[in-house]
Amino acid sequence: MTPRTEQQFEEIRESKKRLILDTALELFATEGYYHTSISKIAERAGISKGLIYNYFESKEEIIKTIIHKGIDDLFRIFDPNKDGVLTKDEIRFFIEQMFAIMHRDLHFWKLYFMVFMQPPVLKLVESRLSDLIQSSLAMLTNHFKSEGYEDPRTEAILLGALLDGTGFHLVMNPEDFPVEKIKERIIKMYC
Amino acid sequence: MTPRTEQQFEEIRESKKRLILDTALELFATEGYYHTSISKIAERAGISKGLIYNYFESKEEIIKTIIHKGIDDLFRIFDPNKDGVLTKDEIRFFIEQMFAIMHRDLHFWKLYFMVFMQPPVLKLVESRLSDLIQSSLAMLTNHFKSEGYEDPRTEAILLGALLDGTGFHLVMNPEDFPVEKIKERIIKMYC
Amino acid sequence: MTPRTEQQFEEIRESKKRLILDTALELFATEGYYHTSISKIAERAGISKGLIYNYFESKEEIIKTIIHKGIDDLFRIFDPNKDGVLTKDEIRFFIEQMFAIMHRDLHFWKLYFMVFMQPPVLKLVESRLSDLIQSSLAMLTNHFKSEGYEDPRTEAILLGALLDGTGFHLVMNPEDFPVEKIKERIIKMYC
Amino acid sequence: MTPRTEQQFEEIRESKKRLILDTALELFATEGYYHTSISKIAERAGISKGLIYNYFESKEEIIKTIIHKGIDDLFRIFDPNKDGVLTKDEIRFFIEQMFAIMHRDLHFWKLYFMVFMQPPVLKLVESRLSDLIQSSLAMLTNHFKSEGYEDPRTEAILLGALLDGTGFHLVMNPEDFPVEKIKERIIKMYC
DNA sequence: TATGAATGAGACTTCATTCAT
DNA sequence: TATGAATGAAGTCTCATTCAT
Repeated sequence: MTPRTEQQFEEIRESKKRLILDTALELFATEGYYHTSISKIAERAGISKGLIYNYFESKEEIIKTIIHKGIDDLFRIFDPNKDGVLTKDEIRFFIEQMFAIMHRDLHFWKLYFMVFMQPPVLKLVESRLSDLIQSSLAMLTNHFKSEGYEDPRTEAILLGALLDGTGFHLVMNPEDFPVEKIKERIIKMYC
Repeated sequence: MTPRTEQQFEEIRESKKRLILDTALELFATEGYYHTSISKIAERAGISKGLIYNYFESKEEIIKTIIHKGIDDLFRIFDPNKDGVLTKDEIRFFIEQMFAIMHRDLHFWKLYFMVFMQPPVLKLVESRLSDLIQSSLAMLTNHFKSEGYEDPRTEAILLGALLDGTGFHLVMNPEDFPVEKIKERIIKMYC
Repeated sequence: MTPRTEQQFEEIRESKKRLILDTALELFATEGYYHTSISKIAERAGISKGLIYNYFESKEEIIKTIIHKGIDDLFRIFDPNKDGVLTKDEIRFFIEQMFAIMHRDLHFWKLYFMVFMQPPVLKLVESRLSDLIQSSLAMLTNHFKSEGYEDPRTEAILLGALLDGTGFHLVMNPEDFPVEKIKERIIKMYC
Repeated sequence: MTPRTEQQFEEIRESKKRLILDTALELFATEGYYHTSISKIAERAGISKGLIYNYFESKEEIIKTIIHKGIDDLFRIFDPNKDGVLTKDEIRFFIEQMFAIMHRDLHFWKLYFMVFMQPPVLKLVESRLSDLIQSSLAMLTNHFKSEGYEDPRTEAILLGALLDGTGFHLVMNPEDFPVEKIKERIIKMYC
């Protein structure tokens, strides 16, 4: 007879929100953003269409939330010391983490690459993505500069491209991609 | 007013088809596939909606045609001798061509990456793309084997990833991407 | 903590009901009936959506209650003697009261006119409104008859229209409407 | 085999547009704006839902078009000489026209009053309505000034209110409203 | 009494595709 | 060949109302 407590509501909200985000991520990654309707998300999550709008204002807000959360997680592992400089050990750690995360969250990474390739979706998260890219590029450049590379910026861009390229292939074809070998090969190149 | 000859008709058909494909490519690349309606293509091309269906059975067929044509072009430059083996000179040529083409046909390349990231679209061209990838991978592997690399397949995959990664960045941000420097850097790595 | 008495409960009920009705009236009048959701009423009133359904069966019942209460109030001022006849003094009083009430309860009057103009809403309160109109028309007709007017019914209708028309304008544009002047002008016409 | 001519298309478009506007007007007036769905309009007009969007961008645009057309018509009869001044004869003509038009286009007039009473709808046509009101008020004020009235503006507002009030009653209850008598009574008052 | 999560019907709108001309 | 009116399925979103707590 007494209503649920504030905390109970909070728990319900948190878990439902997670459920929706997880379901949406899976569907977006496997079927595509536009091909995934709100109805399908609801059905897969075992809830009603309307409930989704109780938690998110729009379909766009769902993908935005997913991407933003993912980017925030990335920032967290990038530069463990938060000093903006990567030591040789940290760059190895960085590369290893990158592969570990990609392997663990394949769905997210598929979505991550997806976003770049869909102009209307990209617009939604552009600024935050841009931050991520600029910041990681700057860190890599600093690293190569301190390592005495001749053209540190080009080197940083190259490594960035290499990581994105391998990520891209990994995500597209996870069964056949020789993650370990490629990882070792890259580490050997840079450490 | 003599009636048009068979050949004149054929020429009209060809040029209209080109017009539609070019317009569609531009719009797909800049606005996204799903965000580009048949109406918009027609309007931009200065023709009627109906006419498009005179030349293509569906929207899917349009993107399919664009991608297939592009892939065919690629096959043509891959292995000039058609002998399935890349010499050191040919690999340099290959890399240079790659960048030249990308730079020239940015729209197509944007679409190329797009396709991978949209499952329903990917399905349309999957087999042909797969051919392209397998074939180029095989060629690079052969090359590295003949060059005496320890693990030629991994090396081939790495180069493939590197080229896709740089392509990806180039396409996303063509103004700021240091094409020449990156190209030289890659050629130095492999030749 | 003695349990609340029956009467205290009743008081709470009454004041909550008032709160809901007042909030709803304000929103209906300023934003429109259809544009005002139950959620908005609850939020503005600082209570929960569910509670509203504890006091009213439906959104329709809310507007019905508001209008019916308003009409009952009107009946009360119409014919102070309850004798069904208006003297010249009473008609002046009637007109003055009309303007005073309108000016005081602008929101209600906006809603009053609104109701007429929204068929599905009108249906809800039609019969009670009809009573009000018939009864006031009859009273005015009686008055004009006893004043010796040639065509008392037409005169009554005209005065009714005039009052509704001024009410309408007043409600639409309360800042610029010269209430006093118009009131004097009408009283001069009829007294 | 040849496509329709430009003119044929134009005719189709004109007549379909009329059909949609007429159907919408009737439904809006009898059932209310919000209670009339696009589906209902389409069904009543015997066309598909989608076609309506071929002619109007939104439901709002439909009502906007109806009201704007109506207002433009009104402007046309207001001041036949276009000199901005109403003579005694013209004011009689004006009043007579007003009733004639109202009687003829009851649906439009119902919608006209409706608009004022639905804030979200009013916003759509506010400025044009405001023009109409200001301009007719100015004209009436001029008239009463030239007739030597003591307070011409108040008199103009009063006549305006009277006409709106009678219009309102007429529209609400066309069967029982004694149009002719009321009209004569008003004309006698002012001419 | 009081809460707000949950539902589901139904609204508006878009757009690939068809078809009469 | 060429046009654009017409269709209808499907998508996003809103909101009155219910219900477990």
